[in-house]
Amino acid sequence: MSETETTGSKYTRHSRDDVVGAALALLDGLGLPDLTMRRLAATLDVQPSALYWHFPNKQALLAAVADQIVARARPLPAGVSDWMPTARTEADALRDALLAFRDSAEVVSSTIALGLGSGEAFARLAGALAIGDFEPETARRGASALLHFILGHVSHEQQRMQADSLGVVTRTHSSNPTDAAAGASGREEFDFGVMLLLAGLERQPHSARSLS
Amino acid sequence: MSETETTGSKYTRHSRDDVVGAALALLDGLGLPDLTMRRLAATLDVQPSALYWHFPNKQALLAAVADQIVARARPLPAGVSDWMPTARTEADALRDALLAFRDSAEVVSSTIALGLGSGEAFARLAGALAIGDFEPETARRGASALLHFILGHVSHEQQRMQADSLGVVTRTHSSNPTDAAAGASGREEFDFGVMLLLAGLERQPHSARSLS
DNA sequence: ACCTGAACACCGTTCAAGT
DNA sequence: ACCTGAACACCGTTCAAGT
Repeated sequence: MSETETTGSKYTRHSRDDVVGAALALLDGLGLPDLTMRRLAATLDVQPSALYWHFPNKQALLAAVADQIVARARPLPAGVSDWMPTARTEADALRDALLAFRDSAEVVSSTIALGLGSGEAFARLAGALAIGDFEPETARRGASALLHFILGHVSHEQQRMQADSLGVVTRTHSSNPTDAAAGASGREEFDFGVMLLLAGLERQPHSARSLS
Repeated sequence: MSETETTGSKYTRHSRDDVVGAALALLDGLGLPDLTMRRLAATLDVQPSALYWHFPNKQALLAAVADQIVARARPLPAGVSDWMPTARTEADALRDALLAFRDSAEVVSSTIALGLGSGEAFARLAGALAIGDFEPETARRGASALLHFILGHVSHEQQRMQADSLGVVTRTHSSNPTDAAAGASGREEFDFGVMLLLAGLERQPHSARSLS
């Protein structure tokens, strides 16, 4: 959206942030498979090779895009005290941030898997769990489990959204009529998974129980 | 491994299963990024276009590969009665099946996300939960949460294995010394996540409690 | 500091035609 | 039933050179 243009030069020049912004727009508009370096270059009126001044390769670009997406997650409302509602809120904020951009869960997921960035998502969940006084290892593993569930669930949700918009009729697992009837509003299923993990965590030893 | 060869024809001919087998070997040997239609065709001594007689496109091929991987998961030992150890066993069997092939979690994950197959993984987990008398909807969501965690975790594990084998030094989330020191044998972390979900499920209403 | 121009080494997929 | 041959429309990345 905001194009950097320095005075008196021959071409329109772009900053690293311009490139990330354009990539984000392209991702949301066309989806991950159509986010190619060549197409991105075209929307910036630049040769493909120009992108390699800003990023060493496509993965690094995608990592920056993933960071942007996660960074836009709404911050915690001030004055929290209990770990469980805090963790629930962080999980919701993360899901909403992901749902704001098409195919974002896949981008964030692969970026995290490759260890290239977006540690912020993990840090926010771990921070919430730190409020309950779990063993550090327990908090780490809990945050990791939450993150895997969140990314997996939203990824699934986003793929279904895309499939639906294309009018594809893919019969999912279980010919059971229940799951067809259920509707499963996404949100409810998400909350259920988060709740299972938090309920499981609650049974882990805390050094101090919040009962005041 | 087993090549179909019919008598008296000009070329070596292949069955659909031959193609899937070769794809599986290529995946395990070179990894998902190098599993290309052209390379696969080359290992079968065939033109790339020949593959499109067996499969409509690459995604369909990958779905068949994913089904193979999941189908090789060890079956349940006979005579189970409690849902919780059963679910734990299924989760372990699934993880082991995935760890048997490089990059398999990503293949299965994307196949499931696209709704193209491998409903068997979901079905096995759902079947285990069905032993406890949960609401059908609860069992469905529980199995879904388990599957998301399993695929996310193993996917992460496999990416780290590959990164390690390449000698990449990617500092993961949290500069905390604890997670560097922990070692986190994968297996333990996996069991912990599964345990959290099962402990959460245990607190859900069952119609009958197994206490005999 | 940021980009061009040209090239390299690939991709997935289609389709008429062969055996 | 299974494959060839040839083409189409793309990819990500490198690198010397320009401004």
